[in-house]
Amino acid sequence: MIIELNAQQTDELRVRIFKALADPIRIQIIRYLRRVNKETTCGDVSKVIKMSKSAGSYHFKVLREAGLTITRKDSREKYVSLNYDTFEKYVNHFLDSL
Amino acid sequence: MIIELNAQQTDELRVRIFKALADPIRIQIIRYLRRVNKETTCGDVSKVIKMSKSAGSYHFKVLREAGLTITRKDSREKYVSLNYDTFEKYVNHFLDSL
DNA sequence: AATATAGTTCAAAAGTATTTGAACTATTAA
DNA sequence: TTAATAGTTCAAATACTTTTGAACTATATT
Repeated sequence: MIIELNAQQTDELRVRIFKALADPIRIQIIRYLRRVNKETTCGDVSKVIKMSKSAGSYHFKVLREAGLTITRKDSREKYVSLNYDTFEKYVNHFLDSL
Repeated sequence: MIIELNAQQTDELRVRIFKALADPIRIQIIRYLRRVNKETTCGDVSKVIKMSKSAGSYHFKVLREAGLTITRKDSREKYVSLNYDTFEKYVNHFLDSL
């Protein structure tokens, strides 16, 4: 089921996406996820990008809630990957879609 | 003279750009500048998008300092326009350029 | 010269985002 | 059943962003 957003909801989503991108740690996370180009656990990312467990959890939540990542839980671990559709629609085509 | 940015400076610029985009008023300003598609005074924009003089000044500064707009002063007025190069390089091609 | 207009700057206030460590849940391994 | 591991949640502390109004600079008009 696809939810159609009205103009204001779309702007709110744009703000949420750009806020998520506006942080150096989250840019590093995105860079890492893009380079490995496969599902990765939160723990794996935290090994490469130094941050506390709870800070990591917070940053992954910000990315997920902006729709920039997709998360799949498998037993104890959570696998994270980039949601390229969101980047394509809201980042790559930001100006065009305004 | 073109200043080459190192990797960290580039990430700092990315953060500055996304912070500038992560605000509903600045998204409205960008939308307006894109629609009129010509130089516009700060005052003209403030007539369309309701905000105080000083808030306007602040938002235009954030956009300018992120390199998203170009500003030209002509006597009392300041003409603002979008800097499409920055959008192209850092927003449209964000993921590719990481 | 006096007044109006366009925009900036400042400091205080209000609002948001981020980090921290400790306590927590859920699952796996010994 | 006890330990360890992966990740979340919470509240407090810290840091940052945005708004406000008043005072300011610079230019234009009367």
